[in-house]
Amino acid sequence: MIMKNMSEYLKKNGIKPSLQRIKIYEYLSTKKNHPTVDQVYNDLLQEMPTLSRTTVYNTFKLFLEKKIIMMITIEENEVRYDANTKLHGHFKCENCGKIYDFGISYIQVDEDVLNDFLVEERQLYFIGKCKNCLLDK
Amino acid sequence: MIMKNMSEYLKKNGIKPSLQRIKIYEYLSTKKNHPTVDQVYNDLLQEMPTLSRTTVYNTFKLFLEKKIIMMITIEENEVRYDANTKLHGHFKCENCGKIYDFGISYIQVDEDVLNDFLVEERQLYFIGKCKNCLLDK
DNA sequence: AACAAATTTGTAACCATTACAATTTAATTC
DNA sequence: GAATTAAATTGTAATGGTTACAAATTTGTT
Ligand SMILES: [Mn+2]
Ligand SMILES: [Mn+2]
Ligand SMILES: [Zn+2]
Ligand SMILES: [Zn+2]
Repeated sequence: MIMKNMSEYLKKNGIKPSLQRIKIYEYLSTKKNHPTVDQVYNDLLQEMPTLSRTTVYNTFKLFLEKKIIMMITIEENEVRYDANTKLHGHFKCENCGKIYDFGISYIQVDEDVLNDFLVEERQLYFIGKCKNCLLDK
Repeated sequence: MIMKNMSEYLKKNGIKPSLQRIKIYEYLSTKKNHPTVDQVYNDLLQEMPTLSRTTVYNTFKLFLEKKIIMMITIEENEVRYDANTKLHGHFKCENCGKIYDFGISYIQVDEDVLNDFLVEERQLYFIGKCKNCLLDK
Protein backbone atom coordinates (compact mmCIF):
# COMPACT_ATOMS: atom_id res chain seq x y z
CA MET A 1 0.00 0.00 0.00
CA ILE A 2 1.50 3.31 -1.04
CA MET A 3 1.34 6.59 0.90
CA LYS A 4 -1.76 7.82 -0.92
CA ASN A 5 -3.68 4.64 -0.24
CA MET A 6 -2.47 4.64 3.36
CA SER A 7 -4.03 8.05 3.82
CA GLU A 8 -7.24 6.99 2.11
CA TYR A 9 -7.45 3.91 4.31
CA LEU A 10 -7.21 6.00 7.48
CA LYS A 11 -9.86 8.41 6.18
CA LYS A 12 -12.17 5.55 5.30
CA ASN A 13 -11.94 4.43 8.93
CA GLY A 14 -12.76 7.85 10.36
CA ILE A 15 -9.18 8.87 11.14
CA LYS A 16 -7.86 12.23 10.00
CA PRO A 17 -4.60 11.34 8.24
CA SER A 18 -1.95 13.51 9.85
CA LEU A 19 1.67 12.93 8.91
CA GLN A 20 2.37 11.21 12.24
CA ARG A 21 -0.60 8.88 11.91
CA ILE A 22 0.30 7.97 8.34
CA LYS A 23 3.91 7.22 9.25
CA ILE A 24 2.94 5.15 12.28
CA TYR A 25 0.36 3.14 10.37
CA GLU A 26 2.78 2.72 7.48
CA TYR A 27 5.47 1.45 9.83
CA LEU A 28 3.15 -1.08 11.42
CA SER A 29 1.61 -2.38 8.21
CA THR A 30 4.77 -2.66 6.13
CA LYS A 31 7.27 -3.92 8.73
CA LYS A 32 4.89 -6.50 10.16
CA ASN A 33 7.28 -6.92 13.08
CA HIS A 34 4.76 -6.64 15.94
CA PRO A 35 6.65 -3.75 17.53
CA THR A 36 6.32 -2.15 20.95
CA VAL A 37 5.58 1.55 21.32
CA ASP A 38 9.24 2.21 21.99
CA GLN A 39 10.40 0.37 18.89
CA VAL A 40 8.09 2.45 16.71
CA TYR A 41 9.08 5.62 18.51
CA ASN A 42 12.82 5.04 18.25
CA ASP A 43 12.72 3.92 14.63
CA LEU A 44 10.53 6.76 13.42
CA LEU A 45 12.60 9.28 15.37
CA GLN A 46 15.24 8.97 12.63
CA GLU A 47 13.01 10.56 10.01
CA MET A 48 10.77 12.56 12.35
CA PRO A 49 13.04 14.15 14.98
CA THR A 50 10.18 16.00 16.69
CA LEU A 51 8.01 12.93 17.19
CA SER A 52 6.78 12.43 20.73
CA ARG A 53 6.39 9.12 22.48
CA THR A 54 3.00 10.33 23.65
CA THR A 55 1.88 10.68 20.04
CA VAL A 56 2.68 7.04 19.41
CA TYR A 57 0.61 6.07 22.47
CA ASN A 58 -2.25 8.36 21.42
CA THR A 59 -2.19 7.10 17.86
CA PHE A 60 -2.25 3.42 18.80
CA LYS A 61 -5.12 4.14 21.16
CA LEU A 62 -7.03 5.81 18.33
CA PHE A 63 -6.22 3.01 15.89
CA LEU A 64 -7.47 0.47 18.43
CA GLU A 65 -10.75 2.35 18.91
CA LYS A 66 -11.23 2.40 15.14
CA LYS A 67 -10.27 -1.27 15.07
CA ILE A 68 -7.65 -0.99 12.34
CA ILE A 69 -4.95 -2.56 14.53
CA MET A 70 -4.83 -5.15 17.28
CA MET A 71 -2.96 -5.31 20.57
CA ILE A 72 -0.82 -8.31 21.45
CA THR A 73 -0.24 -8.95 25.15
CA ILE A 74 1.65 -12.21 25.28
CA GLU A 75 3.86 -11.13 28.13
CA GLU A 76 3.25 -8.65 30.90
CA ASN A 77 5.08 -5.38 30.44
CA GLU A 78 5.45 -5.97 26.73
CA VAL A 79 2.54 -4.71 24.70
CA ARG A 80 2.92 -5.12 20.95
CA TYR A 81 0.80 -4.02 18.02
CA ASP A 82 -0.25 -5.55 14.72
CA ALA A 83 -1.87 -3.98 11.66
CA ASN A 84 -3.14 -7.40 10.61
CA THR A 85 -6.54 -7.65 12.26
CA LYS A 86 -7.59 -10.84 10.54
CA LEU A 87 -7.74 -13.93 12.75
CA HIS A 88 -4.26 -15.45 12.97
CA GLY A 89 -2.02 -16.88 15.65
CA HIS A 90 1.25 -15.68 17.11
CA PHE A 91 4.20 -17.76 18.16
CA LYS A 92 6.70 -16.10 20.47
CA CYS A 93 10.14 -17.66 20.77
CA GLU A 94 11.21 -17.43 24.38
CA ASN A 95 14.83 -17.63 23.25
CA CYS A 96 15.21 -14.97 20.55
CA GLY A 97 12.01 -13.07 21.30
CA LYS A 98 10.85 -13.08 17.69
CA ILE A 99 7.12 -13.26 17.02
CA TYR A 100 5.95 -15.41 14.12
CA ASP A 101 2.52 -15.30 12.49
CA PHE A 102 0.71 -18.49 11.66
CA GLY A 103 -2.62 -19.24 10.04
CA ILE A 104 -5.51 -20.81 11.87
CA SER A 105 -7.74 -23.09 9.84
CA TYR A 106 -10.13 -24.00 12.56
CA ILE A 107 -10.89 -23.63 16.27
CA GLN A 108 -13.46 -25.94 17.80
CA VAL A 109 -14.65 -24.87 21.25
CA ASP A 110 -17.12 -26.53 23.59
CA GLU A 111 -20.28 -24.74 22.46
CA ASP A 112 -22.36 -24.88 25.61
CA VAL A 113 -20.28 -22.48 27.70
CA LEU A 114 -20.20 -19.61 25.23
CA ASN A 115 -23.76 -20.06 24.03
CA ASP A 116 -25.44 -16.66 23.64
CA PHE A 117 -22.13 -14.89 24.27
CA LEU A 118 -21.07 -12.17 21.87
CA VAL A 119 -17.48 -12.83 20.79
CA GLU A 120 -15.87 -9.70 19.38
CA GLU A 121 -12.19 -10.60 19.43
CA ARG A 122 -10.21 -13.82 19.24
CA GLN A 123 -6.56 -14.23 20.21
CA LEU A 124 -4.40 -17.32 20.02
CA TYR A 125 -0.76 -17.48 20.86
CA PHE A 126 1.88 -20.10 21.45
CA ILE A 127 5.14 -19.80 23.34
CA GLY A 128 8.18 -22.00 22.80
CA LYS A 129 11.40 -22.23 20.82
CA CYS A 130 11.61 -21.40 17.14
CA LYS A 131 13.31 -23.55 14.51
CA ASN A 132 16.37 -21.30 14.27
CA CYS A 133 17.00 -21.32 17.99
CA LEU A 134 16.59 -25.10 18.18
CA LEU A 135 19.14 -25.66 15.37
CA ASP A 136 21.69 -23.22 16.79
CA LYS A 137 22.20 -25.35 19.88
CA MET B 1 -8.12 -31.00 47.50
CA ILE B 2 -7.71 -30.70 51.26
CA MET B 3 -4.89 -28.91 53.05
CA LYS B 4 -2.76 -32.02 53.46
CA ASN B 5 -2.97 -32.90 49.79
CA MET B 6 -2.30 -29.27 48.87
CA SER B 7 0.95 -29.46 50.78
CA GLU B 8 1.84 -32.79 49.22
CA TYR B 9 1.15 -31.41 45.76
CA LEU B 10 3.54 -28.51 46.30
CA LYS B 11 6.23 -30.87 47.62
CA LYS B 12 5.80 -33.17 44.66
CA ASN B 13 6.53 -30.19 42.42
CA GLY B 14 9.68 -29.18 44.25
CA ILE B 15 8.13 -26.40 46.31
CA LYS B 16 8.65 -26.24 50.04
CA PRO B 17 5.14 -25.87 51.43
CA SER B 18 5.24 -22.85 53.69
CA LEU B 19 1.98 -21.58 55.15
CA GLN B 20 1.90 -18.64 52.71
CA ARG B 21 2.51 -20.85 49.71
CA ILE B 22 -0.18 -23.30 50.76
CA LYS B 23 -2.74 -20.56 51.34
CA ILE B 24 -1.97 -18.85 48.04
CA TYR B 25 -2.16 -22.07 46.07
CA GLU B 26 -5.30 -23.09 47.91
CA TYR B 27 -6.92 -19.74 47.12
CA LEU B 28 -6.08 -20.03 43.43
CA SER B 29 -7.12 -23.64 42.97
CA THR B 30 -10.38 -23.54 44.92
CA LYS B 31 -11.75 -20.10 43.97
CA LYS B 32 -10.96 -20.53 40.27
CA ASN B 33 -11.62 -16.83 39.81
CA HIS B 34 -8.49 -15.92 37.82
CA PRO B 35 -7.45 -13.27 40.34
CA THR B 36 -4.84 -10.54 40.13
CA VAL B 37 -2.03 -10.30 42.67
CA ASP B 38 -3.91 -7.60 44.52
CA GLN B 39 -7.11 -9.63 44.76
CA VAL B 40 -5.23 -12.53 46.31
CA TYR B 41 -3.31 -10.21 48.60
CA ASN B 42 -6.36 -8.33 49.84
CA ASP B 43 -8.50 -11.43 50.34
CA LEU B 44 -5.83 -13.41 52.18
CA LEU B 45 -4.97 -10.39 54.33
CA GLN B 46 -8.15 -11.13 56.30
CA GLU B 47 -6.80 -14.38 57.68
CA MET B 48 -3.08 -13.58 57.38
CA PRO B 49 -2.61 -10.01 58.61
CA THR B 50 1.18 -10.11 58.18
CA LEU B 51 1.10 -11.22 54.56
CA SER B 52 3.17 -9.10 52.23
CA ARG B 53 2.27 -8.20 48.68
CA THR B 54 5.84 -9.09 47.73
CA THR B 55 5.26 -12.62 48.99
CA VAL B 56 2.35 -13.02 46.62
CA TYR B 57 4.53 -11.82 43.75
CA ASN B 58 7.40 -14.10 44.80
CA THR B 59 5.11 -17.08 45.21
CA PHE B 60 3.43 -16.69 41.83
CA LYS B 61 6.84 -16.36 40.23
CA LEU B 62 7.93 -19.60 41.89
CA PHE B 63 4.70 -21.38 40.94
CA LEU B 64 5.20 -20.27 37.33
CA GLU B 65 8.76 -21.59 37.25
CA LYS B 66 7.51 -24.92 38.57
CA LYS B 67 4.70 -24.77 36.03
CA ILE B 68 1.88 -25.45 38.48
CA ILE B 69 0.03 -22.26 37.50
CA MET B 70 -0.35 -20.20 34.35
CA MET B 71 -0.36 -16.48 33.73
CA ILE B 72 -3.20 -14.79 31.88
CA THR B 73 -2.40 -11.52 30.14
CA ILE B 74 -5.54 -10.63 28.25
CA GLU B 75 -5.25 -6.93 28.93
CA GLU B 76 -2.20 -4.82 29.56
CA ASN B 77 -1.76 -3.84 33.18
CA GLU B 78 -3.97 -6.68 34.36
CA VAL B 79 -2.09 -9.89 34.96
CA ARG B 80 -4.17 -12.76 36.28
CA TYR B 81 -3.31 -16.26 37.43
CA ASP B 82 -4.88 -19.70 37.03
CA ALA B 83 -4.16 -22.99 38.81
CA ASN B 84 -5.69 -24.88 35.91
CA THR B 85 -2.77 -25.52 33.58
CA LYS B 86 -4.62 -27.82 31.23
CA LEU B 87 -5.33 -26.39 27.78
CA HIS B 88 -8.54 -24.35 27.95
CA GLY B 89 -9.78 -21.02 26.69
CA HIS B 90 -10.73 -17.82 28.50
CA PHE B 91 -13.55 -15.47 27.66
CA LYS B 92 -13.34 -12.00 29.17
CA CYS B 93 -16.51 -9.93 29.26
CA GLU B 94 -15.58 -6.35 28.48
CA ASN B 95 -18.69 -5.20 30.31
CA CYS B 96 -18.59 -6.93 33.71
CA GLY B 97 -14.94 -7.99 33.59
CA LYS B 98 -15.70 -11.58 34.50
CA ILE B 99 -13.48 -14.28 33.03
CA TYR B 100 -15.15 -17.52 31.91
CA ASP B 101 -13.40 -20.81 31.18
CA PHE B 102 -14.32 -22.82 28.14
CA GLY B 103 -13.13 -26.11 26.73
CA ILE B 104 -11.25 -26.43 23.48
CA SER B 105 -11.90 -29.56 21.48
CA TYR B 106 -9.61 -28.81 18.63
CA ILE B 107 -7.28 -26.20 17.16
CA GLN B 108 -6.16 -26.66 13.57
CA VAL B 109 -3.22 -24.47 12.58
CA ASP B 110 -1.41 -24.12 9.27
CA GLU B 111 1.32 -26.69 9.82
CA ASP B 112 4.05 -25.37 7.57
CA VAL B 113 4.88 -22.25 9.59
CA LEU B 114 5.42 -23.95 12.93
CA ASN B 115 7.12 -27.01 11.50
CA ASP B 116 10.08 -27.98 13.69
CA PHE B 117 9.06 -25.41 16.29
CA LEU B 118 8.84 -26.50 19.92
CA VAL B 119 5.51 -25.36 21.34
CA GLU B 120 5.57 -25.29 25.12
CA GLU B 121 2.52 -23.22 25.94
CA ARG B 122 -0.79 -22.51 24.23
CA GLN B 123 -3.14 -19.66 25.08
CA LEU B 124 -6.51 -18.87 23.58
CA TYR B 125 -8.77 -16.09 24.69
CA PHE B 126 -11.86 -14.33 23.45
CA ILE B 127 -13.16 -10.90 24.35
CA GLY B 128 -16.78 -9.78 24.09
CA LYS B 129 -20.00 -9.55 26.06
CA CYS B 130 -21.26 -12.36 28.27
CA LYS B 131 -24.79 -13.72 28.31
CA ASN B 132 -25.74 -11.95 31.54
CA CYS B 133 -24.59 -8.56 30.31
CA LEU B 134 -26.39 -9.00 26.99
CA LEU B 135 -29.68 -9.84 28.72
CA ASP B 136 -29.45 -6.98 31.23
CA LYS B 137 -29.65 -4.37 28.50
C1' DA C 1 -6.18 37.69 8.85
C1' DA C 2 -8.56 36.31 13.05
C1' DC C 3 -10.55 32.81 15.47
C1' DA C 4 -11.68 28.11 16.85
C1' DA C 5 -10.81 23.24 16.84
C1' DA C 6 -7.81 19.44 16.54
C1' DT C 7 -3.36 17.50 17.02
C1' DT C 8 1.16 17.16 18.77
C1' DT C 9 4.48 17.69 22.25
C1' DG C 10 7.05 17.53 26.81
C1' DT C 11 6.72 16.98 31.58
C1' DA C 12 4.80 15.27 35.66
C1' DA C 13 2.01 11.86 37.93
C1' DC C 14 0.56 7.21 38.36
C1' DC C 15 0.88 2.53 39.54
C1' DA C 16 2.02 -2.37 38.94
C1' DT C 17 6.13 -4.76 39.39
C1' DT C 18 10.87 -5.57 40.87
C1' DA C 19 15.17 -4.92 43.68
C1' DC C 20 17.02 -5.10 47.88
C1' DA C 21 18.15 -5.22 52.69
C1' DA C 22 16.32 -6.35 57.14
C1' DT C 23 13.64 -9.43 59.80
C1' DT C 24 11.68 -13.67 60.80
C1' DT C 25 11.34 -18.58 60.42
C1' DA C 26 13.14 -23.18 59.44
C1' DA C 27 16.92 -26.44 59.03
C1' DT C 28 21.47 -28.03 60.29
C1' DT C 29 25.47 -28.62 63.07
C1' DC C 30 27.80 -29.28 67.19
C1' DG D 1 19.01 -27.83 72.74
C1' DA D 2 21.84 -23.80 71.95
C1' DA D 3 24.51 -21.92 68.16
C1' DT D 4 24.96 -21.46 63.32
C1' DT D 5 23.54 -21.44 58.70
C1' DA D 6 20.12 -21.31 55.12
C1' DA D 7 15.59 -20.16 53.38
C1' DA D 8 11.50 -17.51 53.32
C1' DT D 9 8.96 -13.43 54.39
C1' DT D 10 8.41 -8.65 54.88
C1' DG D 11 8.54 -3.48 54.09
C1' DT D 12 10.42 0.11 51.60
C1' DA D 13 12.62 2.16 47.78
C1' DA D 14 13.52 2.12 42.89
C1' DT D 15 12.10 1.09 38.22
C1' DG D 16 9.75 1.70 34.01
C1' DG D 17 5.83 1.59 30.99
C1' DT D 18 1.69 4.17 30.58
C1' DT D 19 -1.45 8.04 31.33
C1' DA D 20 -2.87 12.89 32.60
C1' DC D 21 -2.44 17.32 31.53
C1' DA D 22 -1.33 21.83 29.94
C1' DA D 23 1.32 24.38 26.55
C1' DA D 24 2.59 24.77 21.81
C1' DT D 25 1.81 23.86 17.14
C1' DT D 26 -0.88 22.81 13.20
C1' DT D 27 -5.16 22.68 10.71
C1' DG D 28 -9.71 24.23 9.52
C1' DT D 29 -13.32 27.90 9.46
C1' DT D 30 -15.39 32.44 9.38
MN1 LIG E 1 0.52 -10.89 13.53
MN1 LIG F 1 -9.02 -20.74 33.49
ZN1 LIG G 1 14.03 -18.12 18.42
ZN1 LIG H 1 -20.52 -9.65 31.49
